[in-house]
Amino acid sequence: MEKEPVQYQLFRKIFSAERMVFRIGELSAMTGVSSRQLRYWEQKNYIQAMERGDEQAARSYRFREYARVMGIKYFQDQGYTLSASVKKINEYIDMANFVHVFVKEAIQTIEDYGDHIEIDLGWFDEATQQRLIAVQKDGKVTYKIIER
DNA sequence: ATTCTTACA
DNA sequence: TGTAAGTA
Repeated sequence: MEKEPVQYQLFRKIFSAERMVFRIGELSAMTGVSSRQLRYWEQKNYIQAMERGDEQAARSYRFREYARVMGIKYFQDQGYTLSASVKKINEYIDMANFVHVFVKEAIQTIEDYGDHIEIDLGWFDEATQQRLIAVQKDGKVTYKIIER
């Protein structure tokens, strides 16, 4: 990451999920959930469309809503009721958000050495003399401590 | 062409 | 929930 800051920013600019916005017809086709259901779920506050200036304006949905709708539909297909499905997906989303914050906070730097990748996970000791490094090689992750 | 709200099945 | 109607 540190070695290629420009390319990393470019990557985020191109693949930002926030740039993916769909209208109700698209979201319906993507998820298999009817537009009627989508509007009903919104009325129930189970999902949220982007803010609409005009109440008559067409709804727009962000990527996160696509993920949420897919999740609700998954549990509904599993036999859960709509409200139960929403509770289920909320648990998953809460956990996903927690993991996201955790990983973002835990990872300091990532260095690619070609044959393996080293991830700096920060100070290992209270005296801040040892650094914990995660090493990923051939799909396996091991750890090592570096003195400094 | 697509979406919106309302209303009825 | 699906669908029809009349709009925007």
